[in-house]
Amino acid sequence: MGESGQEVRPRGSRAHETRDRIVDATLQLLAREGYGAITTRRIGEVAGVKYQLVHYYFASMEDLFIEAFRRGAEENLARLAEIADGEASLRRFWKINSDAGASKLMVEFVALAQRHPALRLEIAAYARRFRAAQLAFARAALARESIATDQVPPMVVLLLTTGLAQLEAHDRLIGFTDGHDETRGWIEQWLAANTTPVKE
Amino acid sequence: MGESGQEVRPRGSRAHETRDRIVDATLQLLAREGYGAITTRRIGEVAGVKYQLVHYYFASMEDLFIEAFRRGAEENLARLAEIADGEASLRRFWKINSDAGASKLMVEFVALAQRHPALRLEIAAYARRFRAAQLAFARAALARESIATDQVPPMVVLLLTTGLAQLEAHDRLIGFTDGHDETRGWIEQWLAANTTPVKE
DNA sequence: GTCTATAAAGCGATAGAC
DNA sequence: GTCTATCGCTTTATAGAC
Repeated sequence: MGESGQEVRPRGSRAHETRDRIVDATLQLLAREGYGAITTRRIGEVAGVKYQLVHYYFASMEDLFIEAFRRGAEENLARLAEIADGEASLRRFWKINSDAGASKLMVEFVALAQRHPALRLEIAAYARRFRAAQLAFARAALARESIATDQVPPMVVLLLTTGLAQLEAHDRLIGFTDGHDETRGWIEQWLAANTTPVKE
Repeated sequence: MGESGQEVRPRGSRAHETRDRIVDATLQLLAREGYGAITTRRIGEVAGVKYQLVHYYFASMEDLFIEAFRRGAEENLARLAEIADGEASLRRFWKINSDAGASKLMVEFVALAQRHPALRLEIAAYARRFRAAQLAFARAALARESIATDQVPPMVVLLLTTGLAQLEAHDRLIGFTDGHDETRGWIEQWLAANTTPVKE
């Protein structure tokens, strides 16, 4: 999930604007300060509205989390579909997986989900869809680059690179990046040696 | 960090037993329910002592977190040293990295660290030591298995496998394991084909 | 739809008896 | 070292005026 900048208003001119601001604020706060910073007061502060309005628009915090997660998830799926719309390539695949902001947000939502079962189901359903979509893209990329998928299956490429992106995001949270540059450099080099150039 | 079972008492027979129970309870609670469940009252409940004793033994929650983290970290480093004491092998390396409990605990401590700067420094210092120790072990294993390290550097092997272990732990938190078996199966197969057998 | 006011509960932390 | 009691604060959530 990205930083969730500007997005389309579902319907009408500026209906539910406050509601959107609250959802935006939730995603921003989660991305910037982590789930420990999530309170109605902080959300209201960031959104620029009274915190009681959070309760007016959402019956509970869990409802708010689910709606915020859905927005982030939809943005991610849309971005993946957009990137996958062009020609499949390992380089593009690597680029998708390197979205640090999305990794961070997912970690925070999973932490929140430990205390909100309904959110957990929502996340699991999304994770399954997203992984399947990424897998399809990885498979297409490997095929196009003529890399034998019985030697390195697409799923293995997917989980190893996704894990690496997640690890880097996690390390960075504590200001620790030992080995990141060396590993990314090796991957870039490997891509240069084993793939055919394609515009990114 | 493992499940922190029995550990040595620093000195004396059963001095500071309550203190130890509090630290144990903190690690258990963190591993089982995540950092959102950490309160002095819940800790006291799990430890079987009045929650006010947490304040008697620890000036602040941050102090408690740091002590709990140190215990977990020391256990991890000791376990790594123990495993590394034998002959280096990629299979052993993979085994070390597959400790799901440790991955989970680290995620929780990093989340806590976002609100406790002193804890963050503690974690960063440990992470650096642990990664260096793992890297040395990975390097020795690759050398012993006669795998060219200029083709696949030890650091790359380290971060990819650590990332995978972390990803699996993260997925499991939301009850989602798509691709885990396939990926672990491929790694096992790769190890069988590219390494010489050694007792684990 | 947004405001003020407040309820009900939980939190970390402290004081003082024993 | 452990207990009871409590302070002061923050939290989610609700009630009712406008």
